[in-house]
Amino acid sequence: MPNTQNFYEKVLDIVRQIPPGRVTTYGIIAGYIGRKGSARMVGWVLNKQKGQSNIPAHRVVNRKGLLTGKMHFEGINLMQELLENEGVVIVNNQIVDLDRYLWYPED
DNA sequence: GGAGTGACACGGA
DNA sequence: GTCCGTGCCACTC
Repeated sequence: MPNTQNFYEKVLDIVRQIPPGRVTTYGIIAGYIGRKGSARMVGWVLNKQKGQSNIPAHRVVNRKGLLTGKMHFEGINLMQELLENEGVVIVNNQIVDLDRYLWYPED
């Protein structure tokens, strides 16, 4: 019954596996776990883990490639800086050519 | 125990 | 292509 724990660890595990220069979306992660309609849970997990574990949450964005979580980081530009440092082009808090950087857990 | 909240996604206009 | 409303699950008060 502790599927929640599994879901919880699963999200962290996937986010942790995201290679540099690549990004993924909440929906992809949620769908890979089995909570396709519950993309919000992915963000919720990160919200709880942010600051507790070394999770590259900056590599997780919404379906539009918008850095929705940047407001939860220390600096308003920290998230963008990290992604740009990895080679990801960002304009107006949004990733350009998201499909080009998009990464899937199966990889 | 019930209601509100949240780092989103999808369908329709 | 973007914007609005609805649904989703788990946590907190």
